[in-house]
Amino acid sequence: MKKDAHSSCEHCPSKNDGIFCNMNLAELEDISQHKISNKYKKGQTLFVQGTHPFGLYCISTGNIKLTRTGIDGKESIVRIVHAGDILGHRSLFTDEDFGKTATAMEDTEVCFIDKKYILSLIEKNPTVALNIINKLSRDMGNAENKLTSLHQKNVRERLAELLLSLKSTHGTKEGNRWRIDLKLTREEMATMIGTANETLIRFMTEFKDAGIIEQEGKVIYVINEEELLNWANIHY
Amino acid sequence: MKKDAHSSCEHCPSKNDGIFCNMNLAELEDISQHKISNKYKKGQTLFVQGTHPFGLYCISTGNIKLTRTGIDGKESIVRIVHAGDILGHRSLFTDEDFGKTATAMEDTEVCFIDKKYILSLIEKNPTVALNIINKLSRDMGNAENKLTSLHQKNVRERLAELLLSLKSTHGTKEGNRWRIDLKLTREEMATMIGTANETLIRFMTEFKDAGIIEQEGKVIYVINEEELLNWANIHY
DNA sequence: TACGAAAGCTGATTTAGATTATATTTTCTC
DNA sequence: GAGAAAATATAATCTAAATCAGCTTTCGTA
Repeated sequence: MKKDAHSSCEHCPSKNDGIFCNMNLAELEDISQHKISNKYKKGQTLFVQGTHPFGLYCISTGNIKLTRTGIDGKESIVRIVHAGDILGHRSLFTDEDFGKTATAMEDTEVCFIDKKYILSLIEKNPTVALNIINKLSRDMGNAENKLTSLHQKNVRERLAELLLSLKSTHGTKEGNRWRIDLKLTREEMATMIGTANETLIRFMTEFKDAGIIEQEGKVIYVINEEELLNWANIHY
Repeated sequence: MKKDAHSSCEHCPSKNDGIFCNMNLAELEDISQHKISNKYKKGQTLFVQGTHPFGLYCISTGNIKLTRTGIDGKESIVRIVHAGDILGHRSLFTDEDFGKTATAMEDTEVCFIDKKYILSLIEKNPTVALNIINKLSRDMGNAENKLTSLHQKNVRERLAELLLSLKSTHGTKEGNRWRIDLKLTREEMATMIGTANETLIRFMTEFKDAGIIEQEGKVIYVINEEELLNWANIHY
């Protein structure tokens, strides 16, 4: 983890995506003064489930996976976050320990903002508070969607949903197909929809055979989005 | 639904539980001026999934269930809320439609606060914003706990968890047992942990036979909390 | 208080998906 | 670039829980 305290929020690649998106230059400069920019290598952890938070993480570049470990040690990927996302806000405001572990999926750049400063910022600047509320609300909506899926859908439907969701959050349009380049293992994908990796592989193969997706190494391409939408919705 | 605009927040039974818990008398009086108090009979809906919100609901008394309907019309209870809880905040701040339907489980009293006013209140009063962030954060934590349970636990474990969670949110200590008086049907309980009602009944019977719970009509008593914790596979 | 409907219960059967086993391919490391 | 380790793939078996079916009890209301 390399530190670099001097880069300015003004030039942050995620400046327009996150909770500070509607700040002016002076305000951004003030935040710059109170943050530390860190670089993490692939596989490094930002924080570990069960430890105590002392500030807010703000992602500049790169993907980070949030995992939760069950009692038996089983790890599930809860969410994959990227530029503009914030981390640790939940634990920060409830004063609870981290509920998840954050691990860099590739080389990433993440800023850290001290708890005291972020709280004072909210007092001064209600827009930041509203942005955080907004972000939490959207996260909450996503979490409840996932819950409903797990309650009411089977594995094939959930896989279709997962592919569609990864497509829209981390996909790039490439000709007439969508490229999802997250270097996820099958094991990891399986934990995202709560199934066994053998089962996931089976349905991935099914989708490949049906010409709905393609893959080259770990890169997944969505070919037939329409068909995927059908699969995600169809019930017996 | 009966309207009663004149009751004051100062005397609200949930005054100390909700997002307005640390307001002074003058501030409470100001809120009172901007809210409408409604009474709902058992079974009445406060709002319906898919419609658009135009304010915040704040519960004074009574239990309200939040349900989500899947594509096939299957209804799942997502959460049961009560005095001090707020409703509609998520949709309010993201400007999305309601993601859930809210139905009174008994006669309830709920205040409604206009969107414009609540936003102005946040601008003036950062504490309210922090309280909302806090509440959303805790809800988010609960949602992610449920997700992990669905991923990693079987029905028996999830039922034990449900009973423990209902105990702590809606239970009252009665001698050496806990009384859960929510008048939930087996069908409804089943949707809360994502299982079929026959399966839920089977495990309820198992718990009753093991002397872990008792029931009188729809009222459930938790007799052996320790044993339930074991079954749930949680060890705090 | 009666009667129809909804909810609760139990057993038998079926099935989606977990588990186990084994083989192959890819990726890492020295 | 060889060998080990990890990831992928496929088939066979097993099992937790869904579904189906039939019955009893409770509840709502007329």
